[in-house]
Amino acid sequence: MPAKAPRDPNAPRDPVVLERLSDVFRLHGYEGASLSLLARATGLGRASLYHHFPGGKEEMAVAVAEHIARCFRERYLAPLVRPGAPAQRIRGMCAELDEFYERGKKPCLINAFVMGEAAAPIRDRVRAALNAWREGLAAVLREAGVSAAVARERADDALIRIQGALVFSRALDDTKSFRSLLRELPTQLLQPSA
Amino acid sequence: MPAKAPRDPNAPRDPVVLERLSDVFRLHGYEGASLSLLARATGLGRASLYHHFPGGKEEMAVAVAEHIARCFRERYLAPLVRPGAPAQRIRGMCAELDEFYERGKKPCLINAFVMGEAAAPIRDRVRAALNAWREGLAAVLREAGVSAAVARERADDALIRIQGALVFSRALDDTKSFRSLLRELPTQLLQPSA
DNA sequence: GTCTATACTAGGATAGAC
DNA sequence: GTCTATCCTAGTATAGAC
Repeated sequence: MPAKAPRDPNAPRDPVVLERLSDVFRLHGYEGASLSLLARATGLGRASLYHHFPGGKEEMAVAVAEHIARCFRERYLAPLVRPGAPAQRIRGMCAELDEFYERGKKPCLINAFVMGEAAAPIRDRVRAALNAWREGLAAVLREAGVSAAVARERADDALIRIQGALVFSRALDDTKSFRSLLRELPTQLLQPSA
Repeated sequence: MPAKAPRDPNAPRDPVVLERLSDVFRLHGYEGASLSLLARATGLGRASLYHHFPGGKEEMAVAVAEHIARCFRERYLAPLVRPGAPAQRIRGMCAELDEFYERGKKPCLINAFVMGEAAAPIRDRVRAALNAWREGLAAVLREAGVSAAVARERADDALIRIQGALVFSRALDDTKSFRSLLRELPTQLLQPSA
């Protein structure tokens, strides 16, 4: 159950707080992210958290989802539309991803919020962010001469592999697969069509 | 915190109960799987659950992890060592997977238990099961004439894609990517080396 | 804005009757 | 083996002082 009030949808928030909250949600999922963990991670008391997010945990999760969607746009999608050769831009995206996922050690918020009972507004934002990523990646591939259909397939395949490699790496407690994926992605995405 | 006693490691359990528990853990993760959910799913009262699993939630999770590992061996790995052409055997595995994941609608326990704070004994069993799967799949590929190194790479890539496609499908609420992955896997795994 | 204190619910776990 | 009842802790949420 929410808490008090409907919230200001696009209120500006402290990015540092959102990052800290994000880390907890990424690691524990929506249900596993307790207020104790969220408070400890931010250095705020429970009551202070409610001051910033009157809607409680759900509002925090929505804010985090929006923050991450913004990051996706500004950090992974931005390199994709910068000047330069497509291969170079895709390598730029991979470099950002490597940092964002801390070389495979940090889970993905998409995965975390897809587990369990995260509410509809949260899932909607996750889906929107993922779709934007798919589109952005497919667009560079088209620009590089890949046909629209193949571009879509390859973009999806790349994102699927990223998600999978993160799970795989965490399950085996070895980030090798994630790191080698990032290394090979640019070549695989731009290979001549079969 | 556990509960009462150290437990009988290989006590035989009711497979139906384990399946029901498994569904809850798969969907909600270790932390999100509350005793209420577990009790409702099995049709048992909380106290009855503790009768069967004196170690509480953790013991349930371990038992479920072992049960799933057994399923992996008997259902996905078994088709891989049956007589017949490797391509046919891999298709057999894919058919089993399609059913087990209900065409992409049901999440993977590996992913669920890698989230949050699942205890070491749980993670160990998940890792062991995943490694057995990797080995089994790589073995068929070698048998089909793929070099050992490439077989390992491809097997890992296949499992990464399966995990990723499950996340992707759930995030987009569309199982298309999972189903098409299963369709294409046999060909991709056995393609002539580049 | 943050803290202390508090209320209330849900979660985990047991005891004991049947 | 299952149920009812109970205990305690942790989780969510709020009020009110500073």
